[in-house]
Amino acid sequence: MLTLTRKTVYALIATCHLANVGQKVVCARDMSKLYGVRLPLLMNVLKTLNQHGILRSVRGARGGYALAVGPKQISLSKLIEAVEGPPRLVKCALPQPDDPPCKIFEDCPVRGPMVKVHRMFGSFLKGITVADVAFDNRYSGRKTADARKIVAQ
Amino acid sequence: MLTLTRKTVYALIATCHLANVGQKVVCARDMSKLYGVRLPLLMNVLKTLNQHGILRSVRGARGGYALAVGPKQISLSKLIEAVEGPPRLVKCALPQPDDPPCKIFEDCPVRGPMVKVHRMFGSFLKGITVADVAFDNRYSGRKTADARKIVAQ
DNA sequence: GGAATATAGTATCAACAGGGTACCATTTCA
DNA sequence: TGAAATGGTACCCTGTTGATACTATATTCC
Repeated sequence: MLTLTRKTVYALIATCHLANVGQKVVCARDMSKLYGVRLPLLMNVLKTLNQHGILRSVRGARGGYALAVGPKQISLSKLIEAVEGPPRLVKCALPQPDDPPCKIFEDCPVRGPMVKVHRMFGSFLKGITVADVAFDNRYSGRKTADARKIVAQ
Repeated sequence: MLTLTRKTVYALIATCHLANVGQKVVCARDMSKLYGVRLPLLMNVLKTLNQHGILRSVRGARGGYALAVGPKQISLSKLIEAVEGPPRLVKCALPQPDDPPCKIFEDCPVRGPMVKVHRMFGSFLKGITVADVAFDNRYSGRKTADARKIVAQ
């Protein structure tokens, strides 16, 4: 559908929250309650982000997650790659071992130009960072404001 | 998966072919043979493009399809919209009557900025035309947008 | 040390979009 | 009238995504 999956949206919500709280460690349960997203699914996403080095985890009681790198270093492209696999506007632009071969690969009349479009799309996604989404000052949501208060106190 | 469907690729192949043959009417069977794509699926795509006014059809023997408008007037966005439905980077950017309501719509901390990203993505898709892909020379030098401007605009 | 908390890893199931096929009606040319 | 070609629709199969469940492991606090 050419749409970001819900997992990617959850990944954005989590990383943006963690960007707002600085280096504080936040557990999955708190973020789940704060934003009304289901805990098990959020946990799956957080695990994945940890595996990809986007978050760092602290195990045990009082544990949780924090950003592993600065929010400006986390592009939308990286987030998508961690959760959904690398973005590919056309599959033939980045063939992967387990997807069935394209039958018209060599003779495809649009592959060349579409690979260029794919690269432009990739640059587009690389140019958007968690910092851009998290610190958009035009956003008027209450939850983020609450989160900032929590940090401030 | 954030990937164009095969139907959209077929739509691109067909429209690019028709762009190259001018106003000549070409039947589905010929394009199917020429590019090695399955006839029934290609026919479904051509029917859809005709319904959306992108192609014009000529029925009966010796019939077929031709572009309804110039290739510069057919953007990638229009093609996708015809075949897959309107591109929506996030569903909440363009809610449709038959998709289930987002439970965190009002409180979503990333909806605002992501809708802006969605709009920029839309502009990106509107900026690429069948002429660009068919004649592969017009867009390759374009600069990629700096995404920070998207959220900051 | 033990209970409580929280992540790590994996496996499984259900829902949905996309891929693909089939059928019949309609139109036009020869 | 027959062949060629599109018009429209309905259907099923498969792969991706969404969602849940379970056990193991690590850490804090009493």
